[in-house]
Amino acid sequence: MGGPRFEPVQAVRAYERVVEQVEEAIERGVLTPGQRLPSERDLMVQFSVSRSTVREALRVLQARGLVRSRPGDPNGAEVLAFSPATLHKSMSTLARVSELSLAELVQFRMVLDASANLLAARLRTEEQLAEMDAAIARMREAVEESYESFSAADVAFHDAVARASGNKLIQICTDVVRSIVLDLVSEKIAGASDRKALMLESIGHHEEVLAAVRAGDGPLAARLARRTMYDYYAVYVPEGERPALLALLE
Amino acid sequence: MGGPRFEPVQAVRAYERVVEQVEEAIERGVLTPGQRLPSERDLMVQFSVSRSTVREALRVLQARGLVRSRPGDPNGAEVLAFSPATLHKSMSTLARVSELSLAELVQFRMVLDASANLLAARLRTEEQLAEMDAAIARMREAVEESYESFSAADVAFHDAVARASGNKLIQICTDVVRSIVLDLVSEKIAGASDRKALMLESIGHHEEVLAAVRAGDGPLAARLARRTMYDYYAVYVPEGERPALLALLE
DNA sequence: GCTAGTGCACTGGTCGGACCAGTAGGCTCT
DNA sequence: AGAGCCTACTGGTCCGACCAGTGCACTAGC
Repeated sequence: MGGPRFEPVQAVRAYERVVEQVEEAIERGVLTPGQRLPSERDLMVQFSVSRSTVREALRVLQARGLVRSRPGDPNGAEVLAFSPATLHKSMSTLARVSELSLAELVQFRMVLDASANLLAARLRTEEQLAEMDAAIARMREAVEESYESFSAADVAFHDAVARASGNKLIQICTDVVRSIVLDLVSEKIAGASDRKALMLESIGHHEEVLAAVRAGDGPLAARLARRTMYDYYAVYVPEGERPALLALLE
Repeated sequence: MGGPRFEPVQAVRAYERVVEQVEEAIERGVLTPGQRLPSERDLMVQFSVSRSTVREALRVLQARGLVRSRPGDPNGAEVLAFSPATLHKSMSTLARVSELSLAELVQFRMVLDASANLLAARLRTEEQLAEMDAAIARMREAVEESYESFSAADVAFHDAVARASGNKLIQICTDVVRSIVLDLVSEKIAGASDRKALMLESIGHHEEVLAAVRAGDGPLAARLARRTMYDYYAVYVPEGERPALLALLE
């Protein structure tokens, strides 16, 4: 016992130290989105490593969505504003390799969307209500056009609600999970025969939700939002897993 | 109008194609966790690219948490089971770079934890209830020990609830956001003077939540969980942002 | 015979140099 | 003054080399 306790030193690879430094600079605001990194040949001098090492570091930073490099660009790599793209990426691989079921994803959407509506009912501005109105109007037009435009309008509605919730994390996660769910059910939807009826029913549900949001009745809006989502996606969920979704509908 | 519509071809870099192929093999189950990739020198023959290109591809795959390579390993890189580590990484940079406030993070936790409790109230097994009991018992012991062990027991409780919810996505996101929140408030908590009172109060709240879960009263458990989280974290949230949290407490 | 120690044949990590295709901006020529 | 070329960069890729580890087979010693 006693004596100095040494921490285990793990060989930190050179490219990782490069990543760390650049990452820290970005997070501390020293490097802001739109700014350019020095060229790879400059970086290899500044860090006194080889260009291979610099490039491996840049690949990691690029995979994390922090920078982007373009061949032939006279400037260096560009510092990017954070986008949920990498979050989306990791969550979709999670969905694929970690065997997330559609039921779990829809359930998650139900939770998030309901919360977004609950918050939006109290915090929404008139402009945001107008956006939701416009989105529903576009949904109605799109019924006669294509499923794609209907879906786009539907997404716009849910996104407006998410933004009105005032919580960026809810907004981003909603967006990410939604696109994963849409990917999963897209082929199934394409084969549905009574699509038009489903769309019309969905529009009615959305109007009820919006009415509750407009009235400021958060709990009602949340309940309706859950119900709307369930009615729309339940058919794609294996019957055995539907009870878990119903559990959210009290 | 008319004529063939060509899609814009964007120069796909060689290392990206390598990433794609390996990624697809992992997602299709051709490569399963624990298996080894061929060595870099083998891969450069198979893909007929240089080792630099192979290495850049491996860096990307490693950044995405799909493989890990160890120097000196006689085998190639190891295929990893997906862990939320990369999800955690991207969400924490999101929290730092994208200026997520503590209020938003806590609000998100309130939403997820409440839903987990709602579901757990219906789906929990006896073993899971026992786990929650044990966690609370450890919390009580830890009051006299240290904040760290108290926090660890607290995490164990919430994790047991999240697992009992039956939704892996809720579990993972709860875990990720929780650790980010704990990081943010850790230094503030360290300076709190009346920590013991807070801990005791928190234990009482947890017991109420657990009672509701045991009784199968989901809505009550959810409400209590939100309240518990609010009471515990509100002091760290700037006063101006607390109303947004209160909006969840109906 | 079996164990302990030693090489050896790999591995990944890093380096340096080289070439290519692309870009942007300055330059020249008209 | 404008249109076109030219050049000096950029990133992408390749090659060859060396180093420090690791695991395994082999060997020397018991």
